[in-house]
Amino acid sequence: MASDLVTLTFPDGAGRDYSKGITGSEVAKAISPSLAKRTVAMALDGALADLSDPIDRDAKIEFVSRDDPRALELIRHDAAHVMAEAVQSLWPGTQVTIGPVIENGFYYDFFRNQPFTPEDFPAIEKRMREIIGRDKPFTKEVWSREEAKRVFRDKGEQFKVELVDAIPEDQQIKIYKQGDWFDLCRGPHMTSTGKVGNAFKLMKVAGAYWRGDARNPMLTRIYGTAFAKPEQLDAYLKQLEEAEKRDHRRLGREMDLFHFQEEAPGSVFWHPKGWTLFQALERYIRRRQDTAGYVEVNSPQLMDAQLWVATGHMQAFRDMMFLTEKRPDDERVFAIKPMNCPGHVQIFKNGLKSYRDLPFKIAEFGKVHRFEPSGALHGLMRVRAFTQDDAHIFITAEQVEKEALKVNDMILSIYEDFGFSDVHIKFSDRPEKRIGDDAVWDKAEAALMAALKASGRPWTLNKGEGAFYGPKLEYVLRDAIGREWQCGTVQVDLNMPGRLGAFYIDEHSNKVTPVMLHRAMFGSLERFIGILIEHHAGHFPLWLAPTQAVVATIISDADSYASEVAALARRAGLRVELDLRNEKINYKVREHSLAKVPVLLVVGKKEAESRAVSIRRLGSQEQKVMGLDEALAELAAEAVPPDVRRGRMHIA
RNA sequence: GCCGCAAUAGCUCAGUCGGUAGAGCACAUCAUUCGUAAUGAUGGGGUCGGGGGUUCGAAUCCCUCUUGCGGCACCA
Repeated sequence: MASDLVTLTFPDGAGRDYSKGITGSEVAKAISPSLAKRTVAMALDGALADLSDPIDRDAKIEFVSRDDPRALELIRHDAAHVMAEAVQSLWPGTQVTIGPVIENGFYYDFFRNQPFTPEDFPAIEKRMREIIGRDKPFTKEVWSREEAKRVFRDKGEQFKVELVDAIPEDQQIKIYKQGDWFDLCRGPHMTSTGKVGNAFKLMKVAGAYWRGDARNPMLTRIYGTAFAKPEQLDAYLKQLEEAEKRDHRRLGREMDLFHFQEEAPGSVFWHPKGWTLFQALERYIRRRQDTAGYVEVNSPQLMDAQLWVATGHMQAFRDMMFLTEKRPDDERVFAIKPMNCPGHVQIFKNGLKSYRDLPFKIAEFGKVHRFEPSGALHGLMRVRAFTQDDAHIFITAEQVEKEALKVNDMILSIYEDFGFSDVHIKFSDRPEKRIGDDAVWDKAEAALMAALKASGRPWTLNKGEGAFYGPKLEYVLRDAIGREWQCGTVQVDLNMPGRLGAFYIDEHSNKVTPVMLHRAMFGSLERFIGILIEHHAGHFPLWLAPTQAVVATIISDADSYASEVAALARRAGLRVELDLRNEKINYKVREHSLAKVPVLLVVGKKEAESRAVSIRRLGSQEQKVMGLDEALAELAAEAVPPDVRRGRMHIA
């Protein structure tokens, strides 16, 4: 017999029966008017729902107040609706499309002949405040498809008509009203527009394609953010300012690491200090690879484009490849390498390989060029010329899992050395556009998955995002301010070696096509440096700092001693600069602090007489006077790269 | 590539109504030898991103190209 009661379980564990169909707000009111007053939504079995929803099943119920962290997405979503109403009331004829909540706020995409500009923000914000002030309740209606389409068509909302059509047949067409204004929406919403509050701000305008497809019309997107309290909004805006201060493009200039200029869009001019950093990374990887049994190679920058026809890259990426012009004395078109793989396959093919030669692991700091779309370029993070810490591992099918696991372990330990412990892995399987038989893909995916599972790390599936020649693992690290960066990758390739005619001789004297693993750890050195700059906000650990210490004098009488200190420090392996300028010590301290030099060795009359140095660390006002030998030994020890310190160099 | 915005001294920026370019920092010279985040004085420095147009006259208005910025799309 169907009961006409539902049992609701409250957070304290108590359960109570209510008549079926009772709404959340009725339940709240029955408990206490004050609870009902401060509640903006409910969560049924953990899922947020409108307070006005009738409850027709047993469930755990929680009442969500405006200050509840879960209410944040509601505040933002409601703010998006309020913004849409504001925009439509200010500019009638503007079509609304979608307006979801995103990580730090919300946006709404509009279609209008005249795009919006940030100058429109004050007017929109003012109108939003009026709508919020009216405090109209959000009410929900369920319409039939036909009615919804007719109403939106009559209003001239073509995009909404399309959205209605896109909703699966088994789902309701829900309309949320706030006063006279209404929108097609999945919900849920809070009880009224007033709950949005005043801690909101419009942030920027941008173009965005309808439904994220470049073939569709361009809409104008307005981004905004909202919080429960003004203090939280202020804190967020301050955090944005802080993030801007650690922008690698700005620090790169301030710290004199690199620059870009018009003649070479997307290509880095590395200055001495930036190149010092670059080389420190190169040396690090070289040490790690040497101990892991790789050998380093170098392949040509320019090769006959036919090579990439054979691999399939010309077909897939021709628009993004730099190609040479034909010459009267050589009809061939050459390509500047966009990747190192084909070159490495040539090295493998040169000379007959036996199964005894496997795994054959070759690495290269390969500088590749790709014609990235102009709009994609972004400082060091997305460039047209970059250096991969690339390697290819030629193995038998049986060795895939074991070698992929080794790469996995190396990548994770490298990130740890650079201070990134929060890493997650994505498994990307076969994409729609691909080469090779499904049977081959089955094998490749299974082997890689086995390695992934053996690593014991948490992972997520990135469906259909594999390379066109094989599945891959991607390593995503989280930096000091919580942003995620995809860096390393391992890819199983059962296609390219065969396409390029690579084989080895197995124990039965048969020719066998090897499996190839593609692998990069930093991914792009340029990009990794950008990430490091932002992660450390320019305050590099001693082993990475381009200038590790500056010896600065207080009076010219200390000049010769200071020169000796600098010379001894260099002999101890430290990257040191000498500042003998006739400037006050205050001035020197300020200047080198702004340049983010980690260690200042200050010498005056006293230090010169006692063969000591006064050490000042970046970010601290403290001064520590130490004997010269002791100080240099301490700094030299601190400057040892983490892998060397661990003694990995000595492990066979 | 698409939408929007921008480009003035090495850097950050001001420049009204179209009337011939300015500040701070940096740099150079001189003085200063001063013990932990800016010593003072003096001086040099700009075809106002490139090209074209309107105008008696363009940093300023229009067109176009380049580059950058914020997104979107893309990313072997």
